[in-house]
Amino acid sequence: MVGPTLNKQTLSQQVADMVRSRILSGDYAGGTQLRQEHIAGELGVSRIPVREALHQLHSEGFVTLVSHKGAVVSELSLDQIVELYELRARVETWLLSLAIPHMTEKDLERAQIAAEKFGNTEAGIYSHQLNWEFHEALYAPSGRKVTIEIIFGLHEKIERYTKLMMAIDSVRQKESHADHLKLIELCRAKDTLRAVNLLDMHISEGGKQLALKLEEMKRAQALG
Amino acid sequence: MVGPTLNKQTLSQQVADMVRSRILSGDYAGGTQLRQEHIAGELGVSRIPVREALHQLHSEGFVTLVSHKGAVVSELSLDQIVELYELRARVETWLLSLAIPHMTEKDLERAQIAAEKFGNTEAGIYSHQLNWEFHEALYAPSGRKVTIEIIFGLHEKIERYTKLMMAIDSVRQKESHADHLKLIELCRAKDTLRAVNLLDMHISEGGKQLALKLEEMKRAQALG
DNA sequence: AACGTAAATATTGGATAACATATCCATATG
DNA sequence: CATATGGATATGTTATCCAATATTTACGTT
Repeated sequence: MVGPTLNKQTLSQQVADMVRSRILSGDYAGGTQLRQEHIAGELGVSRIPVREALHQLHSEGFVTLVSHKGAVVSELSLDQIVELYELRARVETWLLSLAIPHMTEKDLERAQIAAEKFGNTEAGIYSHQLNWEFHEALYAPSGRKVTIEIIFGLHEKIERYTKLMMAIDSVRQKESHADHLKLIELCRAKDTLRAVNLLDMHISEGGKQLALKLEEMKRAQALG
Repeated sequence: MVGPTLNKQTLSQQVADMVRSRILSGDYAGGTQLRQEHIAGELGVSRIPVREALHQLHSEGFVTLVSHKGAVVSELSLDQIVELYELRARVETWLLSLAIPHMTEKDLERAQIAAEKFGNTEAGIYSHQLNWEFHEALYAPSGRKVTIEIIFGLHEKIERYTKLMMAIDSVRQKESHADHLKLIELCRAKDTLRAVNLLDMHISEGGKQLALKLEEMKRAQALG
């Protein structure tokens, strides 16, 4: 037995969660071959739930499957990352503009709490969980649950790369926090125009910085 | 990550394709229980590729899995369908506005061919394939491959319901075709503003009509 | 006859063993 | 040097078995 079994999830689900979290944390880097038997042995399960988990992760976009070759951790190209950020900016600004008219003080408090927790984490330790909690709190009043779920998927896909950037550039984290606080104020003032503009900048700037950092790393790697 | 995988198809994938197409065609209606052994027997395969296929379809959102109860064909609520149409309108109009400046005559011809094939199908036989080919041709010059792939996913989720509507209301199909032809002309004229407006109407109207029809059917069913 | 409960049955989740098949890689052959 | 050939490795699939859980059936009580 591999630890506390405090859930009713199926093994497949648990294996999928484990592997996904390792991918998101960067523990399994892009390009890593995932061997069924290895994972199965490590977790003390048979190949079957592992296979089902890998299929799951495949359709979530985290691994690519090639028949008789197996699963490899997906890697997003710079272009794809930039594209995802652009899409995020488009859809999330829309969600925010829909949400602001319906925002209550309770919604804003929820966002405030998430923002504070996010800001209080140590430099260099970026919590995607808290960042998402903040953004989700802002969008939830729009009532667009399906759309928010899709956006969550985009956040997850980008997560590893953001984490990478934050580890290098701890200033971004503080800027991000400042943006969050400003956003809450603008939402409270029902200043949709400025709020949307700030959010657009917030996301776009994140994407731009990430692209720069990744290009830098790629060049450094090519030279080294 | 998102793109089509051109593997040699494994059995699991073939089973997934088969079940998915039956769901999309409405052959397996929402709420239908999918029995592993039944499908396996029907296709002459063992349960394992069927199970993997069902997991695959689960993460694509076409079935819901409950442990020890199995797979049930998912059903979208009216609200969810409306939301997906709104999201489509938002993102697709954006894609179109990005695409128009880069459109070549070749792109327009591709759209034209798809539109003609779409218009030439018999009334009542709505081809989602051709409809998608047309829309994809319009968006492709934007170069936003990931986004287009995501939009394709939305089209697929809605597909069964659209099909239902078209079977009832064959007029919609002709209106749709007329919109397509007009869209091509506006794109050729690089009239981004009018093209985007028309596309917005085109998608929104589709969503509105679908919502009406589905509500009608629900009421009829409640009375019957 | 209606109802609640317990046993029987069916179905899924998972493990294991076995075999088929595809890929990779090193080595021998021309 | 190019190639093909064979073994090692890993995946894809089947068959069979068992455990856990749902569903249904049967039964006894009221």
